[in-house]
Amino acid sequence: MTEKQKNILEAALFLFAKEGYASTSTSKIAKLAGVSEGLIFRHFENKQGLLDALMREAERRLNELFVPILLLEDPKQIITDTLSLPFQVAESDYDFWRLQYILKWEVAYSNPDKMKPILDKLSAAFSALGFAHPEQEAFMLVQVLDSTAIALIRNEIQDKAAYKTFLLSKYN
Amino acid sequence: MTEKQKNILEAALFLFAKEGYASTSTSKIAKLAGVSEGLIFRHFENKQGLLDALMREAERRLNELFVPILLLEDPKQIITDTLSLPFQVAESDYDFWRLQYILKWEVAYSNPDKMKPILDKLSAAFSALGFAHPEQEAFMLVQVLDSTAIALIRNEIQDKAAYKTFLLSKYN
Amino acid sequence: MTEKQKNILEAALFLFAKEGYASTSTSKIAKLAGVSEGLIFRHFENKQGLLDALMREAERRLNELFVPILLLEDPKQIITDTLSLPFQVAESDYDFWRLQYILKWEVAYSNPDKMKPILDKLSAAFSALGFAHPEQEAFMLVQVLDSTAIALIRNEIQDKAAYKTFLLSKYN
Amino acid sequence: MTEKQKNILEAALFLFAKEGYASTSTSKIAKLAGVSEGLIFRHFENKQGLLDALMREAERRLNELFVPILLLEDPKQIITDTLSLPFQVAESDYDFWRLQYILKWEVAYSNPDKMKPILDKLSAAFSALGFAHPEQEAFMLVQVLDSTAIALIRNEIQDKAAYKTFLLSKYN
DNA sequence: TATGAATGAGTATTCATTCAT
DNA sequence: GATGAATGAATACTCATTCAT
Repeated sequence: MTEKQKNILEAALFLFAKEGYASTSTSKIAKLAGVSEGLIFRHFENKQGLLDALMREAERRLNELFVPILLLEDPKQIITDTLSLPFQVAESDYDFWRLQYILKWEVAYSNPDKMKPILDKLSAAFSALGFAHPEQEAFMLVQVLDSTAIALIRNEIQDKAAYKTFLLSKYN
Repeated sequence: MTEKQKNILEAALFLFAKEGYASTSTSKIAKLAGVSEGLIFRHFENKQGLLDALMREAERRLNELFVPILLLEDPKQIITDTLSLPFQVAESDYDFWRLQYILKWEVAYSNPDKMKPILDKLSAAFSALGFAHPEQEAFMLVQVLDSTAIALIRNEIQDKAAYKTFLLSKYN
Repeated sequence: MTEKQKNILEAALFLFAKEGYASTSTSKIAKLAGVSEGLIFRHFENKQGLLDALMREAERRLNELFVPILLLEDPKQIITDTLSLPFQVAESDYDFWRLQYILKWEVAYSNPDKMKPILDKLSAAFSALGFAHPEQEAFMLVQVLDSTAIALIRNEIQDKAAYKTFLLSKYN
Repeated sequence: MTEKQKNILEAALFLFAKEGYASTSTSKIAKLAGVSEGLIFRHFENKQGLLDALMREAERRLNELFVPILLLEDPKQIITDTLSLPFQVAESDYDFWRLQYILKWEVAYSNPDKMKPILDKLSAAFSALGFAHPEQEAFMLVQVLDSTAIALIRNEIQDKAAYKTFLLSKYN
């Protein structure tokens, strides 16, 4: 991956995350990346190809976040670590995750079973803890997880630490 | 409001909700509505004006949903009625609400204080019930409300009734 | 001629004179005249029809200016009266004359023999005064006449009286 | 400057000069130039940008005509050379100069002080020759200059040589 | 690898005009 | 006589993509 390829991806991420995929033109990306427009197509074939590259990276990062949890055994630990996830994301990565949520609504890319492994793990955990409806508990927790991540990314939570403590205490 | 005006609004709602605002061209709207493209601009001035008309209607409907809750006095009732809201929405209105969530990500239109009144009402309710962190409880409930609505709209919940029961039982 | 017809003509004159024929839309005219756009077409058939009406009026007014000169007999008088013409035009009529010059360049309407009668009259006058090249003298005087009118209309002459005196003295 | 860029400028000049700026569509220009419409915008950014390019060239050419006169010292020479200017313009350049006069009436582009240097030079010349009203003489001569140029461009003068001789003899 | 010229289809919007009422 | 709804063609401009160099 050359320097210019990286520049293109970075510019694309920034613009897609800020204005959405459809509203970002390849010419804007080229300008911001400081390369000719043609180069984008040589390296990524398509505007869609650019997005694909970004999404492969996203899947990689998502796994990176999930794997440690999938290896845990203590049910309580599983739950608290999951809930803590959104608070671990660096602010410098917000653009990156923002893009994932944008794409949930820009159709083509909605991928519901990205969360499947963590959902199963949580179900098992709730089950082990004797909850009556472990699947629904797991589903709801993932919902909370998601909406917390969104709120963080959009800076809708002032006191992050306090809200984290609150969330964790709720699940005890 | 003529028949054709209604057709335009309907077509716009359908397409904006399905493909997003930016990705929907006025020509597609005109074709679907069965009118000339020019008519859109004569009636709504702008593509944005079309969206505005849709959003005014949305605000009206949102109020319609909220007002009964804002009039309640029993704290428990406030909470359960709020949680029940997403389940009251008719499937025929899904497009309509879907658009609201789409626009949260199409930048120009994010309007964070639409939820302010209900948030305050919930805070007061949790406070009355003796909760330690009423604001955070209210915030989280609204998050659950939102993500439940989204899951419903996207048909990610199979057994709606069961999940509703589950949610309500959680908040008792 | 109804009130509304007059309003339309007035608005059209004002806008054509200010922004040109091509750049003035019938909708702008209708708005300024305070009538529906359809009415313009009922009364004048065409955008072109509107212009035609204005041009018929212009020809009438031009004749009104020329006739007294065409009736003169004293050669010197003919010349000085001709040269004085532009200074007789009321400032409130500038829009009107401005339009004539605009249309000289907006093609379709260039009409070189509008000036024919006055040109002939001047030729005869210069001839009577013993000038060597009466036709060329006449042509040049009409040129001066025209460019003076233009300069007046465009407010490029500060001291009108002084310039008039100067011009008349030149031709003695 | 590529071949196609030149074609575009040529086509634009021809059409602007013939039908005016507002009445000439970019699609007509593209068709005449034998290029895609988009190319116009890639090279000149705007329709206005296209005109600007043409006007920069015009200013260059105007200077080229004026500079030799501004360097003269003999007052009589200054006057006769100025009067001769319109007769020096090649017929192949008529479109070019025609455009300048068209734009005097297409509002946005009227630029009164293009003539300032030559006006000053003429004033000085008339002053040196002992004329009573040198500024007014200069102004009038520029008017004659302008209207002669216009008449030439519009082919309203049959015998150009004769009219030139006539004009020069008038100013002796 | 990288550029910059070039394109064809598309975009929001405007326009002159028609027509039912 | 007058309106306002409606249209089809045009307008300036943008876009993703191709290609020769």
